[in-house]
Amino acid sequence: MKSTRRFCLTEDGLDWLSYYDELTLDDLYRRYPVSSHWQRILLERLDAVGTIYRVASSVAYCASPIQLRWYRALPLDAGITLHDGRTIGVIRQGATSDRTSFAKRVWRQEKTEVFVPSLLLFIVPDHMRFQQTRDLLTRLSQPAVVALEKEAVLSSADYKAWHHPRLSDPRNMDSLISTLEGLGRLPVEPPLSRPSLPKSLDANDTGFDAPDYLLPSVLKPAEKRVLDVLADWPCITSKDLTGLLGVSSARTAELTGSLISANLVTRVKMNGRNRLSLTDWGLSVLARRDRTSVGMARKRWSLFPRDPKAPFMWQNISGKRSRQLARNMEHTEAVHWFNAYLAKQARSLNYRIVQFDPPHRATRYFHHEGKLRSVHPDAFGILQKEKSRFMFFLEWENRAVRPVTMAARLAPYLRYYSSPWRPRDEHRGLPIVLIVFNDATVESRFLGVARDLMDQTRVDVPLWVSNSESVEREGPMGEVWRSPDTLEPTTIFGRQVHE
DNA sequence: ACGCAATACTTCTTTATGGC
DNA sequence: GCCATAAAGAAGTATTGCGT
Repeated sequence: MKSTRRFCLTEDGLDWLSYYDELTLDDLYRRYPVSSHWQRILLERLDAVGTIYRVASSVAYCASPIQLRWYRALPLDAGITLHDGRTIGVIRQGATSDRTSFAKRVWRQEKTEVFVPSLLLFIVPDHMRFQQTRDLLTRLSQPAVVALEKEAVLSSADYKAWHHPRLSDPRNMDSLISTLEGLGRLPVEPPLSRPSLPKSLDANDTGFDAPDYLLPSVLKPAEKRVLDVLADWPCITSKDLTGLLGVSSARTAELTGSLISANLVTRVKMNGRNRLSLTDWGLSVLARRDRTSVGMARKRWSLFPRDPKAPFMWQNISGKRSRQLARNMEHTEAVHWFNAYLAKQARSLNYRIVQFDPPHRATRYFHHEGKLRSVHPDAFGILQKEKSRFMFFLEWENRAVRPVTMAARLAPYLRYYSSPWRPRDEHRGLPIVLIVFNDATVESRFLGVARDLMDQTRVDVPLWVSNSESVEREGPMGEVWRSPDTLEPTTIFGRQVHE
């Protein structure tokens, strides 16, 4: 990640343009996205805009000249018209967008039957959503391909970043464009009813006191990374944040310090420790970037008190999901601690952290015997070392003490792993299930229960169990894991290897 | 106008230090 | 132990100047 210098027309530039093209100001509004409103929207979405410019430039490399058009409120983010009239639509899924709202956006695009471009490009933030979107596209009637954002921005025209839902090999932009058929059509948004000249941007506006819509250009890449991590793991301690980021604690303090002074991040005290979370303001900055609902983000994650006069405690947190996290603070904290520890240890052993998903993204839905079922792990993660990949669900268990509760905990996983293709298909590989107990004796008892259940149901769950004491001593990558088959603690790494 | 190398400048990071 | 800040170095990018 790096920050990039970007260019904008000044008022004089626009003036000159209208003079040069012999256009009236009205014509100008109709042809170019020039108004203070448009300008604001593009600046708020600057990170998405940057990605799409890169993709557009790789298109231009194969088929220049091109025309690029941004959309304000349509499902498409942008539309590209090639010199011969063929059309490409671009949709980017942001890191904070959830599955349902994105599926809805895709569905809305499919409904606009008149405006079907020759090709749709989908850009997604991580591997899980890559799989989900790919599945979604097999049901889509329009020709479409999908790429990871990281790979899409590599943008050289011969990098094979684009995956067709039905073809296994990725393709590069060049071959995509050469096989495009039909002109297709891009939608047109109604012009703004009250256009106005964009404001000139003040080149000195580089501090946090700059206007809101300039924040995406003021924030440094490292600061944005902190915002993204905090969006995933609210109420995290500065120490665990340091572990997840993989930087020194001094660096974390510096980054969070500046974000706090910008009022994007707040420090709250819960369970006797200082914790960091996004403010309502920080939530809305990310929501605007990703074109998701600001109101929804606040309803879920806001820390704003329901009753401003009452003291700060979990009952008084207005965001529903934040409230749940705060209510089970000890559990939440344990999961943060495990992930931070794992991240740290993985890095020291030269593993790359591909992704760590918080509970709301670790959830998997599936059909089992005609019913919609789900597993709700506390985290999902992918680590990688060279070509070998390692995937896991994490369950932190401090309550399941009785055999009945233990069986109830395991039941969803027995269902999930009962059809052999399901997890494989969803992850392109088989994730394992890690369960950590607070108490070593409970751990041993659980292994017995699990063995019996797996024998009864004849379902083989790739289960590895440990206890918090051992993990604390040796670390998550140490020899601390036991399965119903191997009672001697072992390390799980190097075991779950996949292409 | 283009390509290349040198230089200037950013950004990120770590270590050290001191206050609470 | 936690947090803030300073200093200083590493890595990378942008800009300039030069030759063709």
